[in-house]
Amino acid sequence: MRLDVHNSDVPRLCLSCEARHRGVCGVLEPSQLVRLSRHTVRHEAAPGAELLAPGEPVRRYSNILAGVVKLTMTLPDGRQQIVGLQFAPDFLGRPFAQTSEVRAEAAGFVRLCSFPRETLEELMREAPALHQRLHEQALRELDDARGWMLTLGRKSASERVASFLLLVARRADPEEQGESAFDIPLGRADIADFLGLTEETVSRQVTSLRKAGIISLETSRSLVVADHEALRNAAGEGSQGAPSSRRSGRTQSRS
Amino acid sequence: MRLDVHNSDVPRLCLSCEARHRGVCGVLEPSQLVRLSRHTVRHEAAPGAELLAPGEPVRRYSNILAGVVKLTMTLPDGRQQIVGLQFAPDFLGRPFAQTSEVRAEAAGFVRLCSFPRETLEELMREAPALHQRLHEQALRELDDARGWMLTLGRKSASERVASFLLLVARRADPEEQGESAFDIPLGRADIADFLGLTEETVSRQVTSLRKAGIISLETSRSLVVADHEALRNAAGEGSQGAPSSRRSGRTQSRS
DNA sequence: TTCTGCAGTTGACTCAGATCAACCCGCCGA
DNA sequence: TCGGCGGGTTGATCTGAGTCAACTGCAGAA
Repeated sequence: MRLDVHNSDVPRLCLSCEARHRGVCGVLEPSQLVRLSRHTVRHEAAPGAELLAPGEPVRRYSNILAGVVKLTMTLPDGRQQIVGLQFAPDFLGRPFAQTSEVRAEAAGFVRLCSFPRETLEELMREAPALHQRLHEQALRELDDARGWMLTLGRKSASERVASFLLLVARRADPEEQGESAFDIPLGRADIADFLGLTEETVSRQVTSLRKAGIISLETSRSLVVADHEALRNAAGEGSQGAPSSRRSGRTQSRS
Repeated sequence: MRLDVHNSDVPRLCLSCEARHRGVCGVLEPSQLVRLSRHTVRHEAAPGAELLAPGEPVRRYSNILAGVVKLTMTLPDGRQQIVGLQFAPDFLGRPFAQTSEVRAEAAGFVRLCSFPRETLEELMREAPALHQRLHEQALRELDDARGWMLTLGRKSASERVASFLLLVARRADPEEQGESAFDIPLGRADIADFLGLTEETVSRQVTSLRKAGIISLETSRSLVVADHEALRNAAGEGSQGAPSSRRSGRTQSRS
């Protein structure tokens, strides 16, 4: 997989990492930026590298510059669930906590810009805009997590897979108009860990979406959405009542 | 269900709502408290009352003084999932968003203290301590939501039910030592909506935990944990490897 | 070029949990 | 006192997705 830094021609917002949007640097005053930059380290991580260990003290926060990071939780007996995905300009870390409850792992190659815990907390105290930006990201992640709770608790296997593909497509093309090929940032096993399914089931559902003409695949990692409307319906988010059979979650009318 | 305000003999922190701990009032200066109180309204909600509608503009924020609030999400075809539960001194609302993605509904009788959006946002700008408290609650809710993603994605029905009962027991008795009866704040149907199961399955699993001697029930709403250790194991959080059969989430070793 | 290994796919079979249906029981109102 | 109702339990049956296993195809090493 190739590393690609998005919009590298954008004005540099952070002296050492060029982070923008949701990254922490974009909202700082020039003088604060300089201070932050002094403690900043850029580095890369290979696929599978552990960026944050569960239970370990959190020493550094990071901006993700390129690549995708998986957040996972694991049961004592080894069953694993991906509880979040973080993309390009996201902030990585857990403010106000001594340790992280989740494990963060690079999916594919990842480029990071990281700085010591103390520096960021100091800046957070001084710069309300930074504090607010991090608060907003936390709330956005909370909304996402709750959306996935709905998916995990109530959707069928094919709806889950469609929902995931929709996530990938929307991230690359929020308008949902384009027909270009999107790169799927996870392998089948990781998709399964994200959706609470098995690798085999994911594979079967992808195949059936392909046979239904809703998507097509150039390679197993590259997705082309042929029919956005149909994909949205397949994800259980369509406007018309879905044909799902499962009862789950009372459909009955309410007082 | 009886309304009980916890610790009503605690020093009043908010002139009109006595909120404490995680509530918004506890961290304000006296002068700010007075200002907030001027716009504050106390009210009660009956079981099933809608406190926050999905898609509707958010006009008021609230402190929960007593009772339990369900946060739910619903698919277009009616399948429903509870994506969060909020208890006594929690804050209810979604800062920085025009509309809420979730529906908030009273489970049982709820007592609230609420104030206009503008007032709170104004105070948040002035009082970093308040801002930080809300940020911390958001992060705590995020951790909770991710924990439930693991439960929904990877645990079996009996583990889910045990996990839920553990949640109830821990909330009333964080030490996990007592043997008193805990009030289960939800009916079977709501528990099912929380755990991504059906009412019947919840009922069966409760019965089987009872037959195994791990819990006992005085009424269907009152729980006595007979063996905390066993309950933790049944929830899949035990120290020894659980006897679960389901493969899901690669148990295989990793590089 | 062949060998090896990994990622993904496909098939046959099984089983946990959904579905459908009957039933129990405490409560409230007539 | 009765009847209806809502919440909860139990039983019989069905099915979607997990399990186990074989197989494909590609990519890198020998």
